[in-house]
Amino acid sequence: MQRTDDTPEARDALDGEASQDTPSCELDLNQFLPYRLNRLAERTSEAMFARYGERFAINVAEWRLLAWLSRGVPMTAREISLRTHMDKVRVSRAVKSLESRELILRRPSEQDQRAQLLVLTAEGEAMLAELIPEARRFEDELLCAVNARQYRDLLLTMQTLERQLDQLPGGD
Amino acid sequence: MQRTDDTPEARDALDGEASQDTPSCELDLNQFLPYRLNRLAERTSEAMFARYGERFAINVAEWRLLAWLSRGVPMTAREISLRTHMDKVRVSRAVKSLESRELILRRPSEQDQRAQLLVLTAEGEAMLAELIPEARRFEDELLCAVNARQYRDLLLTMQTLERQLDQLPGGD
DNA sequence: CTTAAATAGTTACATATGAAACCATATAGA
DNA sequence: TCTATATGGTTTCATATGTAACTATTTAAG
Repeated sequence: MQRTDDTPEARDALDGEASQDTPSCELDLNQFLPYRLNRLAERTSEAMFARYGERFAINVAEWRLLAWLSRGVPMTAREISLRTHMDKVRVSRAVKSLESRELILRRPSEQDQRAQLLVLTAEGEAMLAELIPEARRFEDELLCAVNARQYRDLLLTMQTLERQLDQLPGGD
Repeated sequence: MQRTDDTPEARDALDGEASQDTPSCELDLNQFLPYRLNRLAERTSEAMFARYGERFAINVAEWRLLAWLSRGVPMTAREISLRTHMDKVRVSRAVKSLESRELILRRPSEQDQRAQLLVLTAEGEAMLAELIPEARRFEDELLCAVNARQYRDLLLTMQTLERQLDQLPGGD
C-alpha cells in the first residue's frame, strides 16, 4: 500500500485534529500506525490492570504465562517465550515469581535435563478460574463498541501485520 | 458485541493453533484482544527501533515528543502528556534528555510561570528531517501488506476502541 | 569417544517507567 | 487581600524489562 493511497476517510479517522497531508519534515503522530498501535495497547493493558492487577497482584508477563498454562498443556519457558515473543529473561522472572507464590511448579523434562516443564498448581488453577472470567468480561466491555465484522477484520489485519513483521529486518 | 457473536472466520484468524471454544477456565491468548494488541504493538516498536533507535539514540517517549514538536507548534509538557497519554514523569524525563542534547529548548510561558513551552532547536529539526522519512519508510514497509480499505478500517476500529476506553472505568 | 558449537535457563547490570511526595506558581473562595 | 486548593513540573523510590555474560546440558563434527 502506498502512502498516496490514503483515503480521506482514513485520514479523518483520527482524534479530532484537522488532518491534511504533512510536509516530509513533519509528522502527525495520530496518523502514524506504530504510535497508534502502542497507544491503544498501552491504554488497554492499563485499563485492564487498573481493575485486576492489584487484586491478583500479577504483571503482564505473569498473566501471559498463566494464561498459556491454562490450556493444561505443560510447556517449557522456551516454548512460552517463542509463542508470546517475550524475552527469555522476562519469562524466567515470571516463572520464578509464580513458583515462589506456588501458582505454578516446575517438573524436570525427561528429554532435556536443562529444560523444565511448567504446570499450574491447584492454587494457580483456582486463581485463573477467577481471573479468566474477569478478563473475558473486560474484553467484552471493550468489544461491545465494535460489531462482529469489525472485530473479525481487526484480527485479520493484525495477523497480516504480524506476518509482515516476520518478514521485515529487525522484525524477529 | 457478544462473545457468542464471534464468527468462525475471526476465531480462525489466529496463529495456526486449532481454534475452538475454550472452557471458561481456559483462555486462548491468541484470541484475546488485549494480548494481541500488545504483542503487535511491542513487535512493531521493536522492529522500528531495531533500525533507528541506536542510530538516533532516542527512546519511544523522546520520539513521541519530537514528533509532536515537528508540527512547529510550541507545546507544554502537560499538553504533550495529555495528547500522548504519557505520564507526566515520562514526559519530564524526555524533555530533560532532549534538552541536554540540545534537540529542543524550553521557553518560559508568558501566561503561566510554572509552565514552559517546548520547541525544536535547529539541530532537533535537522535530526527529524532524517528521522521522519525513515519512520515513514518503515510504516510503508509494514503497511504494504494491507490494502487501503483494510488500513482505513483498522484506524477506524482502533479509534472506536480508544473511545470505548475513555468510557470504561480505569480507562483514564 | 572427544571436543566444539548450540541451547535452556539464570544472574548482573543498565534503562525505562510509574506512584507518591515535593516545590513553585496559579486560582478560587472568604 | 489572604488563604486554601489545584496545577505544572521535578525528584525519589520501586518495579519491569532488555543486553550481555555465565552455567549446565545437549548436539554435531571429527
